[in-house]
Amino acid sequence: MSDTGPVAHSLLLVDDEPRIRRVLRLALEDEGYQVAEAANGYDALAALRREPPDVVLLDLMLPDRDGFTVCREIRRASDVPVIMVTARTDSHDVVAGLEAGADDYVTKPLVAKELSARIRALLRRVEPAGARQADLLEVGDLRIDVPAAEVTRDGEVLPLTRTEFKLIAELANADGRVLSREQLLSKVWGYGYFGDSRIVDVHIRRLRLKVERDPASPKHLVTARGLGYRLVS
Amino acid sequence: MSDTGPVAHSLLLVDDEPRIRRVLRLALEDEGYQVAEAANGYDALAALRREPPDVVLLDLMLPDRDGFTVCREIRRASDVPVIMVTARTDSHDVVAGLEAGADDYVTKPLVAKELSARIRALLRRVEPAGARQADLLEVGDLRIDVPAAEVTRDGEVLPLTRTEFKLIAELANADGRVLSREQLLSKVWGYGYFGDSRIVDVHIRRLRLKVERDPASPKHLVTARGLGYRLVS
DNA sequence: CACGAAGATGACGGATTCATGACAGGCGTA
DNA sequence: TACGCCTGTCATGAATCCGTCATCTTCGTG
Repeated sequence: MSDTGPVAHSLLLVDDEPRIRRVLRLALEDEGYQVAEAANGYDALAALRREPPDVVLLDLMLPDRDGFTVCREIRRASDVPVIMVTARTDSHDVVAGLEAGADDYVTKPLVAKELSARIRALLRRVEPAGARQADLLEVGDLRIDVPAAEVTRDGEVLPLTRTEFKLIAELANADGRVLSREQLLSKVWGYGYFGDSRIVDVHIRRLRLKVERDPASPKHLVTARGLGYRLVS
Repeated sequence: MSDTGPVAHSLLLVDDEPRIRRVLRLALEDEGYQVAEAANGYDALAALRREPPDVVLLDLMLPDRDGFTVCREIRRASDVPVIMVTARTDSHDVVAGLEAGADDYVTKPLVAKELSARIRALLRRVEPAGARQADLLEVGDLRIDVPAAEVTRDGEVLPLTRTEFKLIAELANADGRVLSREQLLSKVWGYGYFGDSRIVDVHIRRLRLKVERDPASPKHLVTARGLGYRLVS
């Protein structure tokens, strides 16, 4: 996804009024953002899954679902920063929006400079966490080179597929913590994957065959029964 | 949030007007926060060093320095979340405040519920990063690594099951206090559990077999007859 | 000391949970 | 188009985990 990611941050703009989308898009592109659009909650969730943005700008009044619901649905599988953008100034709505999982709540009519500043403030806070993804992870005798999408053991390159690589990279990035199947699904397979969570098992198996010296008794890719998997040095 | 959770979140309230401080303090304490106060920028920085809060609420108009400057000075030494709280509604000030390093900017007159919601939203975003390391409990010769779901004794991993792990983690988290069977049932097995509370006994037994050097005379998992169990160092 | 209550212990069967191998569709490439 | 590789799904079997019960032991009290 963000392999050779562009320098510009990407936004997903969710609003049903084309006119407002157009105004906002122009203003935000002026501020140097790369803007994608969605006209309703359904499209928003689809777009989120297809191409995760750095920030979501979410209008409260959408044709299909209301923004609170959409926000909660986003939160069910993703930590992406969300800013509610709406005409409803009632304090009660602000609280409801933030409780639904939004990071910020701004009211129309809005000043582009202010919105941009709030986006920057949010990114500043989130970025270190997202950027914690190191370029080179070392786990035991494994070296995981994220930019090169390559795993080596004893200088020998292991022929991992793309999914396998993402999986082991996420586990390595978790730094020994247990990741549940659901967490792995959302991180590796992306937001909104509704298939059987047993895929994780299967790919763990395939990884073990390539990564473990004795796949029958894994030393690195350890299963935490009832919880998930973790990567051990 | 768990009731037995750590301590309440602490706020540092920076405002020169005692009347406003008083109103805010009461409202925020009502929301369950622990509130410290500072009347000017100098005191604020001192308080920050002395006892770092979880969030700083910073008024823009201060007697010694203006809030923008104070905010920048805070940022030079700390990543603590800052919310600007001020009467100045001008969009230009909002941008300046956020550019100075603030995470959010709310204007007076303010609604306590909304401020509280914004604080929660900010904490939600910041917390995971800061709390990442505090999840290691040590009890005697036992090390309980919560994120890794692992208990070690003398560097040796004890093969606990999920339920056993949750159980000992809860007991360790209670810090030596006795937990009743009912408390343990609700914490480990979840609230709507209606089975026999004797499961606790059985799992304590299984834990002792794995954790105690002499399971017949437990040194760590001690029973408090008629009350429950507790974990002793 | 005797008694009752509370806890400890050992065993068992059902229910989860995971590992494994096989298979078919999809996608890109030769 | 044919081929190979990757991927998601499924069925099966094994491991083991968990809740319950019956019985034994220990503790506190009168």
